[in-house]
Amino acid sequence: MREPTSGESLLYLTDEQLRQGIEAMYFAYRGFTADPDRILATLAYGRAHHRAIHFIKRAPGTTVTNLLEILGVTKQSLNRVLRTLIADGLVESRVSASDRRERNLFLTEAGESLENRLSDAQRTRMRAAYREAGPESVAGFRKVLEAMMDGEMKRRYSSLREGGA
Amino acid sequence: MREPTSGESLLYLTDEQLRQGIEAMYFAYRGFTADPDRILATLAYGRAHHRAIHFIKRAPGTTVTNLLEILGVTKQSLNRVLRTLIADGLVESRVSASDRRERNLFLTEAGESLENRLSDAQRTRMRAAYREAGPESVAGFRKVLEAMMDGEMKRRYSSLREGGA
DNA sequence: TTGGAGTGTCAACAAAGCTGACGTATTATA
DNA sequence: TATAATACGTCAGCTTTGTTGACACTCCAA
Repeated sequence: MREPTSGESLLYLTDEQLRQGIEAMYFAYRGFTADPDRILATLAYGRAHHRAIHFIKRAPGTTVTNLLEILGVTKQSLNRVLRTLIADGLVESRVSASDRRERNLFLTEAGESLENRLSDAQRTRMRAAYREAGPESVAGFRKVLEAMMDGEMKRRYSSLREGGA
Repeated sequence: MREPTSGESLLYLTDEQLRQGIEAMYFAYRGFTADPDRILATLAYGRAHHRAIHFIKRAPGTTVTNLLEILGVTKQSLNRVLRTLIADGLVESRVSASDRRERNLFLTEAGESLENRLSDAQRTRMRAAYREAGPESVAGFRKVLEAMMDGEMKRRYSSLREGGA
């Protein structure tokens, strides 16, 4: 039915195989968020709070604008989340020393503690998945994920790893 | 710094590596949904419509209850989406012959056509990612994704492949 | 004929995204 | 120094997609 042409001969990709990849991505992402979601639900927080906490942990002292760019949401949307996190004492917003218009964001001790609970849950699942899939699968997993990102996302993803290391 | 113990010697999994996997999953999922989202936005539809269309395509004649289970949302939530799709002539709801309480859902020609546009976009990205990552990465990608699913999700995922083949 | 399953609908609400507009510091620039 | 631009916060209002709860209808089976 399909004859591999010379250019694509390395990979037979039927529509059905691609469709399975799409569905795997969908169901896996639900698993990926399930554990933190359960924790967040008990605290009246949502995924938006988790994302903010995650990236503040990742890049302590980040500015609001920077976080906005990473998350790709509007200022108003992020602000609503940030406001509750600051009010609840999980995030601290300090006026920047170099430019007093900017705010540097940090996790408080309570914020670190929640971040730990959330990322522990997520890491545990990720670790289990890696174990189950085997070491030779992990590199492939990461490669495909990186290739699936938009150019802009890939830039943000990479910049976190350079700046955050 | 780390000494592999006998039990985990196959895989060195630092928290940092796991964290990178988590972020890769987050950014990749955004890429994964970006193309259909753009198409849907021009039609005043959202991801919920896409998911319904996708799984009706996948299992034509599926009942509402079955779809509910796959998607994991409430009846009311799905019904709202289904109602607009039926009103817009993309989905057809036929009373089941065997049990007249049930409705069997099908895509109309227009529905098939939109499904094609959406899954074409998604498959194109998936295919490109597979190519870029290389054939040896694809199997690993799929293995990790499957291992990341919840038990229930994995069941649904598998049942689609048995029933849908 | 009666109970329960499958389905659909109404109402009300919440989370989290969006746009637009405006205010206020603060910094940069002409 | 006056003006423009930047960073941030907030108000108001809208959308999508999820949630509960209540209720009605059809139809199958006991």
